[in-house]
Amino acid sequence: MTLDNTFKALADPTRREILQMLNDKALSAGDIAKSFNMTKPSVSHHLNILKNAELVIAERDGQNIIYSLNTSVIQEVVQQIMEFFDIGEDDNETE
Amino acid sequence: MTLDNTFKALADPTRREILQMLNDKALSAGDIAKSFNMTKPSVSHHLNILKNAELVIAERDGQNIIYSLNTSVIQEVVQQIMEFFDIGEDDNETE
DNA sequence: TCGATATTTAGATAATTATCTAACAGTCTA
DNA sequence: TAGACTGTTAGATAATTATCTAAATATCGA
Repeated sequence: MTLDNTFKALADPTRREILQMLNDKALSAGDIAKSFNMTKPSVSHHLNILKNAELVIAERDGQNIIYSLNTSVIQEVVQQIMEFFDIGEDDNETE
Repeated sequence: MTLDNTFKALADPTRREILQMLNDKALSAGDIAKSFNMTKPSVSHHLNILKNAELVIAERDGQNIIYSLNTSVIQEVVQQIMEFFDIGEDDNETE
């Protein structure tokens, strides 16, 4: 996990919307694709970028591939972003 | 300030490096440009993107233009990033 | 195994972004 | 005001990224 991949992944509005959807609940690639005005391969491309950035996890369930947030890595990402800006180095923001 | 501009600004490694330099101390455009293996206009372009994203503030001082971190907006940005991931609001994701 | 469904991969094209050179604009000092 | 210095703007090109269509892969159920 690198901040470079993370920020590049987060730089696209479609990908951020996907993350928001997954924040609610895990979804199949097809269900995700339905929400967007773009072809399945295009959405698949975005999912792949999110997966490479380790922001999501993909697991096959029969014919479907279920995407979900990689919450532990996301915690780490937020942590690193705070460190990047020299904020909250001691990890105790949720008091 | 929008997360879209913020993430797009943070997506470039040169711009992140500029922010890191400014985290240490405010610097003129020329001093920033010296650190990079690229022309001044290119660095100027990056500075402009950071300025539009409100991550930095530019102030003229004589012949120089001094860039510094916009710390209040950066606090806000980190806050919004945490909200984006649903962390630090009422937060109960770590089970 | 065949056909249907779900998803990805490959390859092409379009859109966006980074970078360059050349020229312009603001500020200082003599 | 001229000349030097600092920085930006304009316009062109190169590199990257998003998107599309067509084809391939994987799984399921009859």
